[in-house]
Amino acid sequence: MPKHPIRVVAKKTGLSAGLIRIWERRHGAVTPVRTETNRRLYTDEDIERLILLGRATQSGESISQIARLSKDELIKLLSAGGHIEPKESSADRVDLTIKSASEYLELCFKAVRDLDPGLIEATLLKASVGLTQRALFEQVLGPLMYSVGDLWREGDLKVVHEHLASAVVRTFLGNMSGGYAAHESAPRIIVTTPVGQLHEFGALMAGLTAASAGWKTIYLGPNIPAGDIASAVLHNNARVVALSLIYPADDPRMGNELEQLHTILGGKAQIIVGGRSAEGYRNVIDKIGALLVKDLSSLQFRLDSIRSVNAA
Amino acid sequence: MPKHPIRVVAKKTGLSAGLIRIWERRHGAVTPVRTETNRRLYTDEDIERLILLGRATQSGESISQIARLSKDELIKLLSAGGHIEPKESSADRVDLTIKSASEYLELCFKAVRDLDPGLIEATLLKASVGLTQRALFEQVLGPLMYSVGDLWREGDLKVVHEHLASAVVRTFLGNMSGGYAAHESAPRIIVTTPVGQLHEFGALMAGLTAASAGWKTIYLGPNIPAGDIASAVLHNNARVVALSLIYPADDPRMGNELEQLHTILGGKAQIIVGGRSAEGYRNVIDKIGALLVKDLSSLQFRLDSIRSVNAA
DNA sequence: TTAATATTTGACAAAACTTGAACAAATAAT
DNA sequence: ATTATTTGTTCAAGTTTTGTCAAATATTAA
Repeated sequence: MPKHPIRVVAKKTGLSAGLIRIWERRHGAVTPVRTETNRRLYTDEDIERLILLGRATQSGESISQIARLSKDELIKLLSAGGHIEPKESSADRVDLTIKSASEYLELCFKAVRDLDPGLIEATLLKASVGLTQRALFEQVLGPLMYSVGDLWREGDLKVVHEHLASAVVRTFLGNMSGGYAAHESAPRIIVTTPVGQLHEFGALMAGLTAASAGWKTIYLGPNIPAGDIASAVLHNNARVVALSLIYPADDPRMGNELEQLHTILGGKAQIIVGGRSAEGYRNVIDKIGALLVKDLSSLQFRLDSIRSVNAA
Repeated sequence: MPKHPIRVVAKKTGLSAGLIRIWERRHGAVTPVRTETNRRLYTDEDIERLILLGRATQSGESISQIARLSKDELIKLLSAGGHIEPKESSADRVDLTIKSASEYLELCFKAVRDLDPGLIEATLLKASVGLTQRALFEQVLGPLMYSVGDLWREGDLKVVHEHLASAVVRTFLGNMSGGYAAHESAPRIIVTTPVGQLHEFGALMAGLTAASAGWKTIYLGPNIPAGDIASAVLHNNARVVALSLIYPADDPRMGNELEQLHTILGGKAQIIVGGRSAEGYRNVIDKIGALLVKDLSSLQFRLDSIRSVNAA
């Protein structure tokens, strides 16, 4: 297995090289092997471990108490208290320092305002090592999309900003699900918006939610005809289709589209509908036996139960 | 099997000849055969290997540690790239052998047909380590987009396929330019399509071209109003705006949009127009002093000359 | 022959790494 | 309030690594 010099470890963990060394000397957090000339060489496990330790210390744990914990114990620790806001870092001049979720959010927001896609992505990449995935979704990506959408509607931001934010989040969603939905056996879900629904914010959020719930997420983008959605579902053996309806709330075509989708699918997949305007189409939704979810946590709940049923 | 002298290898790998020799002498990174007169002759595998080693060192790995790794190990090392997931990655099961550009193209195409975004991305990732960036753009991404677009127009593929292909390429463009346009001093270019132009294939290709020509590329997506384009240009101090016009070829709004863009910019940036339908708007293009390019290589030529002029 | 390209060796300087010590800021203990 | 302890950073001095260069020699092509 290839081993890495300390600069690579620093880059991937977001910790400074000095800190990594001092954690080793003072607490034996990791024990890298050495070359004949005394250089440290780290394994991939060492890096994972340091990332976990970094997150844990950010959420308030003291390094001396956790340095010797096993990987499993660290994961348990993090998933239990994932919501703790990190303490304010006094000196934040280096871009390598790990920041809190709200700081990342602010940086992303500024980058969107400045129309700098590269900066957004770099920020999100850093955030992804500094935060747990749940925190990244719920405290950074979600709020970012909501606030950009709101400001766009109020006229403070322009279409480009909304486009740009979706593009970046979409990119990130793609990256995530790539390295995440590991199992080939994972249940599949198609996420999209029907014809007439041009805004993909909701669909993207649904995609993020599904991915973090362990589904293999196939994101089709906005404004897709029922026939195309259906063929995607059948082609992929997807168990669920998630549709996001944001605006308009009274599109006369929607009834047709949904019924058509239901007909072609013939019960082979569960249709789940959500979004701000979903309520407006309740009649059709009930008629075709689709599920209506009112927010992302009920989506997650539905997905979990569908998954456990089919797994049995 | 064809063998290559060192100057060819240097050109293809982007490494200096001296560096290639020193990697051989100090670490046995490659062991080219010699002619009777002691000249080195490299195989294609040697070249691939050197490209991989170059990328790995670029990302921080130390040459002394990785010089002896096998090709597969190098690829795995590079694929680990951005995120490190605690879970076992499905990349272990992926075929790691390096293929030719046309094989990658075929795999991508099949993945698009099967609506499998994850597979497309995995394939492109492998292609990106197995091929030079130029080959990836010109022999895989470009042809993929063109053929998907054509088949869509002929009715063999559906909208989803086109959406999916653009989404993946867009994602990939984002990734590329992130790790690519390193220089803060690099000239900036805005790439987009005006209102009414819904297809982003051309714009994506233009973005890829600009990125590989060393420009910091800011991609806004399709269907953007002139006012928004202009504010993006001014906000970013961009030197060039590239617009792609594919379909329709006779939108009556286009005249207004282009003139408006020209007026707001006031000569602060060069407007370049391209795409299948650009010719149809020649009148306006000439009127506002924009450049019309007929293909991607002329775009590249224009960008090169603009860059060298402003650099002086 | 002349100019361009390669090869080998040794040398060199910049960048990176290691260790030890000192320091300031924040926390905990008295 | 004062005193320890913890924690992360910074500095200095001494190695090691790494890419580049120059010099001397050899080969190739025009």
